[in-house]
Amino acid sequence: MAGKDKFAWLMKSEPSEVSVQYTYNRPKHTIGWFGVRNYQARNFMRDDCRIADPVLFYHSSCPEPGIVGLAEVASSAYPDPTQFDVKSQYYDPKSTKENPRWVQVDVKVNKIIDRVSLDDLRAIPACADMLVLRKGNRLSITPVTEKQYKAIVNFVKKKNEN
DNA sequence: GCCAACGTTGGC
DNA sequence: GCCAACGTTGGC
Repeated sequence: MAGKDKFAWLMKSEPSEVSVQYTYNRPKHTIGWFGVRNYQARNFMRDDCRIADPVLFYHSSCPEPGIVGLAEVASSAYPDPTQFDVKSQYYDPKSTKENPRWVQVDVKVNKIIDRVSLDDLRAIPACADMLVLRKGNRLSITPVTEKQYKAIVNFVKKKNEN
């Protein structure tokens, strides 16, 4: 998939678990994107994420869902350590160190932004067909086109001028 | 907490 | 390898 339209990524996180502020406060503003347990999302990280790809940091399953940070991919894919941790909710007994099933990439937050809500996104013509706006979409990592990414950055810029 | 949408599982 | 049942996601 992905192909030529892949320019950036939208990556979802539940703020109660990993918020954009929490990530920004970490060393190098960076966190390993652990806990992805969906094959399609995993494959994006494993096969298509490149260091320095732009990332839209998205808060999901919370009172105020939306894009809350501009970030970037800061590593290539490597095994997600939580799959081996029996105490973790992400533990996967079927995964082995020799043949890990799940991977993660590092994500570095560059800038915390005023939240871009789903209504905001829907109001940006270039973003109308973003995957995150599609009903029933549950993919935690989705590709974002250059057009969509730039429209969002523009929207954020304009908002800050006002 | 509802519920639509979708992914995964497992019996056959 | 089909497909029903089940579990999860996530906005509202």
